[in-house]
Amino acid sequence: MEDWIRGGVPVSEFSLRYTAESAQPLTFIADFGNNGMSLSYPYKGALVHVEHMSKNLAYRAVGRIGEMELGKEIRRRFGLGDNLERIYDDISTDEFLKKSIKEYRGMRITENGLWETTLCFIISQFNNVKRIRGIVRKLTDTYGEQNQISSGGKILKFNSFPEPEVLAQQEVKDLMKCGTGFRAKYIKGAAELCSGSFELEKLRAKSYLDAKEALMELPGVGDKVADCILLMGYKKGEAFPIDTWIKRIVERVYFKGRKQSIKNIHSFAQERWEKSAGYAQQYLFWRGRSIKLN
DNA sequence: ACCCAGGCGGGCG
DNA sequence: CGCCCGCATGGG
Repeated sequence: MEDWIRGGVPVSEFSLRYTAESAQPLTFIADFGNNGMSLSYPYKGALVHVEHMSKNLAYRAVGRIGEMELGKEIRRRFGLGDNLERIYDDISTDEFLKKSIKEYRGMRITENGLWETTLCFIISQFNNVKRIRGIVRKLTDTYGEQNQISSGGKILKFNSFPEPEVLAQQEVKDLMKCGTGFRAKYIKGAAELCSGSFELEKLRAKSYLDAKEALMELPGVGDKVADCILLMGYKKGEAFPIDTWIKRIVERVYFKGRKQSIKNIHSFAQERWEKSAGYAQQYLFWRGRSIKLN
């Protein structure tokens, strides 16, 4: 019989809805509640639930987690330590971004587990959000550690995120049964490395560029996926993931529609937004998608 | 029936 | 380097 651990943090400049809906690893993992104002997700051996009520983010958890750790997890996961005022100042470089900030105010970049982030973004390539979520869920249901916790007279069941050690042992054809498609071999390869010689944790100490170079040694991790992992796993602010949308948006908004190389766009972003480039990317992306630039 | 989805790896000139 | 192609899968 276990009780929920409960807590709350005062929040300002925070929108759980925009943060959770912005296709970050959290989004792929979580179950959503009422209208994006609450969600639950597995964190290691615990089940975490959060609910956003105006100026307060209420949270609770059951399972293998302590009160201190839970508080830290919430602050880190939802980017509550980010100074949004300063970041908005950094990225208010033009009307396009100013309007995006106005529209998506409170959207924060989450900080997720390193393996979790790596796996989610390997799956994300040449894929859509709905399917990514489905695949992550199937992998979790099939290969994640099963937890059963009795609380308040009923039994709560949930699976932890699948560990690389477990995924590394599966046959590619079995991984494909979860809908992973051609990415199955990448998943197995990355899982083998990350459960062995390749230490994701050790990259935290490296610079953005050095860590990026290392991550791209993993199968299925190229320039874009590496930047996603660096931004939403390692929380390297200068990471600027360039997908087809961002490429198009940057070309239209800042280069009069002229085609630019990926390399060019990276140096443009670095020069213009520096350590806030990742935030600029998120706000460019969501406004760019919503207004469908001609 | 077709078309596409927040790319990557491999092969080519 | 830069370019081009194939790639599993399922929803619109």
